[in-house]
Amino acid sequence: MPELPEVEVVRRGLERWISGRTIDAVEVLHPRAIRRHAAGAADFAARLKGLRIGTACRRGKYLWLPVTGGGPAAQTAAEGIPPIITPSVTHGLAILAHLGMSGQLLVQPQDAPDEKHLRIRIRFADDLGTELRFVDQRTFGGLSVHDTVPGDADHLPDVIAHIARDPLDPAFDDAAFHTALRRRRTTIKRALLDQSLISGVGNIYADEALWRSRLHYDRPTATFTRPRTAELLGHVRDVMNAALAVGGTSFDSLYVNVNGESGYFDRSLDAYGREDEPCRRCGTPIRRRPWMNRSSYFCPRCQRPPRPSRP
DNA sequence: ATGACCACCTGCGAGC
DNA sequence: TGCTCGCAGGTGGTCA
Repeated sequence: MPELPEVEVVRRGLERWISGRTIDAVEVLHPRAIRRHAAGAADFAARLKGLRIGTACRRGKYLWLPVTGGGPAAQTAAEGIPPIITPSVTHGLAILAHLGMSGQLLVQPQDAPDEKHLRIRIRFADDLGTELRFVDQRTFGGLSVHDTVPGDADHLPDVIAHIARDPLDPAFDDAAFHTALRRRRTTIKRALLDQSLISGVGNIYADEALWRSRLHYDRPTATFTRPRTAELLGHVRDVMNAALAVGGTSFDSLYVNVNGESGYFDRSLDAYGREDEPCRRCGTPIRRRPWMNRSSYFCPRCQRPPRPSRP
């Protein structure tokens, strides 16, 4: 589930159904799903046993669950595997999750049949009768355990420290974003998809925000004025908030919340996936263009291509 | 150092 | 029916 609104829907589900619970057992059914966990599947499972899940957090498309505990009980559970991290009051551990293109985090009854692409199962030491499942058809996503950035209030995992804040983060710095955008020698859609500049924006919401802003995806970032950047950021936020309000975008059952339910924002898309359908502003057929091994959807009338700049 | 590409996977629908 | 092709919400390593 890819972009920020869909990931936020999942975060809220985790917060409601998983936070506060203590892990009892972890089962890794596909090694690729924990490939970002350097110490491997056995370590991943052993390390998590006995830990208590804290508040679910998100930055851009990354999710994480800070974990606490890991005292004597966890040491025993690890059966002699030396801890990577020395317990400390200034930093801790978190379970990091990325859904990639097709990942799902589902809260399922323990007796529900395994999904075809079930990759990781996490059982809890309580009698609520549900477990957390990571299901991922294409295995681009995965879970891993990391040390958190010392002193960070949100317990940010160290390996995603390079990910920029997302536009729904109150601490996102609009002025700094504009400056960074101007510095880049690239085009606007590439910049929107660069998670080290602004996180959480993917192919759908980039196209939607550009359509709302009447900007062509190939416009050089160097041409952006402060007001233009501000307007674009406003549209990015508006479209993401609108999507969030209806549970995110899903074209099929691949993009669901922790209870397996789809969002409705696909009905409100103005550009993405609307090739040959009339632009909702001017009626001109929306076009699709191959772009970076993917697609860009835009209105050829509302979103005029930039004049080719002289070399 | 920065920017551009493509490999990493599985499945589905269209066309032949 | 069944093959091949193109395409899918993302990221990171590698190349220039």
